[in-house]
Amino acid sequence: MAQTKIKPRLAKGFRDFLPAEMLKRQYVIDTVEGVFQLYGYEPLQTPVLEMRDTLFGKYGEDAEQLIYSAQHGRSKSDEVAMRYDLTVPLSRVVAQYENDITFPFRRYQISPVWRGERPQKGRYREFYQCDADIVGVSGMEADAEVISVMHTVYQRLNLPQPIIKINNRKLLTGMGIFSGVPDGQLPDLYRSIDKFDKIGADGVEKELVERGIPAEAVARMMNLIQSREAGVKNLDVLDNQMGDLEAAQVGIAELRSMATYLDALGVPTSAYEFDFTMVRGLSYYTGPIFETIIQEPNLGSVTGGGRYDDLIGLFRRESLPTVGMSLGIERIIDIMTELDLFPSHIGDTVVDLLVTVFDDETQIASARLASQLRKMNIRTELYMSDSKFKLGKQFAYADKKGIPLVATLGPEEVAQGRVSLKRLSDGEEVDVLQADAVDAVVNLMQTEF
RNA sequence: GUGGGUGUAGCUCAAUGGCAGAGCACCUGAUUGUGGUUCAGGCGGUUGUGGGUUCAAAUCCCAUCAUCCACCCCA
Repeated sequence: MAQTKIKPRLAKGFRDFLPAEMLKRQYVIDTVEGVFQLYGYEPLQTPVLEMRDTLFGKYGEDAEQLIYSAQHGRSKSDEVAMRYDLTVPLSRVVAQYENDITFPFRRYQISPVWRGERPQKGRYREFYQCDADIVGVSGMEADAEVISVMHTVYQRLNLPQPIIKINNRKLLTGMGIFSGVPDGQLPDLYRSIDKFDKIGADGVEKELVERGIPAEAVARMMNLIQSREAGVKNLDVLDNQMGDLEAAQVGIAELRSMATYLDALGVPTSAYEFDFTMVRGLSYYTGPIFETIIQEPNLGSVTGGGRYDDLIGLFRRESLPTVGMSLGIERIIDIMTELDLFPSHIGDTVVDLLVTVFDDETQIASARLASQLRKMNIRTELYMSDSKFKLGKQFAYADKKGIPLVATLGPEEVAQGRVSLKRLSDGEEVDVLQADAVDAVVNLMQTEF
């Protein structure tokens, strides 16, 4: 029957991952997960869909517009939406299961989230976040630990020159008060400051004045946020200027404390900087905030995070102090792909060895050999085809898929109980007894480079 | 939501109003017990879609869709 074909395509901003790409993704995810567990964080899984009320009213107006709603044709009672991040679901979980959770609660979650933004480079509508958070600790040792986790991940992935930028919402508020910016205009203030990297000092200054903030307030402000001393010295600058302001004082003290712990945890001062122009958009942050940028190539921040001591309070009587971060694995993968940072053992296939089939008569012998190799944990594919078996085709198949080793057993080998093993990378070929095949395979794999 | 670029073979792209092409990929053979190199041949098209101008449109005009980039915001 002639039928119109459906054009195969995906919704905007959604992607498929073919096997070669999945192997790279899994390498990154496994590395991240390993580091999370190394620090004692434990896995949590939550549903894709959350109750609408759980998500709304947490992220700020702009962000809320991007939340995907979900619906089912017949059920009208449950208004649900797709999760926008992993932080709000965590807060819900903590409030819902507080009796089953031991605090401090360290959990990680690696899952996709959905945001209806317009896609562009390094930005998708469905993307994975890798979150690690500590619930129930208000001290800066927790914030420092989270940053240390980030730092360890970057090290293990070999990311080039990541810079962890650290600021504090309390400091930003303090700076606003100090400069005499009216309360109602603080959000405008933050938004403009956040653009510092893109539009520069002059641009920020101009934008602030345009938003109706007094020029004198802007001038005092600009002076403060541009301070770029190294490490704790940058905090001294603020201390000297607005040390008598309480909000600022608390913010400065927190960052000083954090620096002390960072040192103890082995995070070098070269790995981070206090950057007072870094703001972050999400509205739930209450204290220290951080984000990581890679200079080259720059795809936006690869990690965001901070302290959100009030968020859990939206789901239960009392809140719990919480700090955490989110690794943007998509951007990390994009960067690693661009710079070719994947180790060579991450190939395009999981298969170690292909067992070829010479003809119909030897097919069973090939299957037996494959089974024997698998018992010894050699990832073995048995060649299959609906057309005639041809060795040339089978070698080409192995080559195309990137399978490193090929086993051949034709009538001669079968008769003698032998097998021929070939390493495609350099053409090295050995002929061994089938009983010795496993040792020979291991040998070929080990000496391969 | 705003501004701009691009849509031609599976992929990357040529063809500036006059016969729709190349490279790569794929298939076949040279090579019926061995891939990656080479050589020969072959398959592959409603030029995103709809309309308009013209003797004639991939090419010019209008609309529409898709996609990419930038802004906003963000991982």
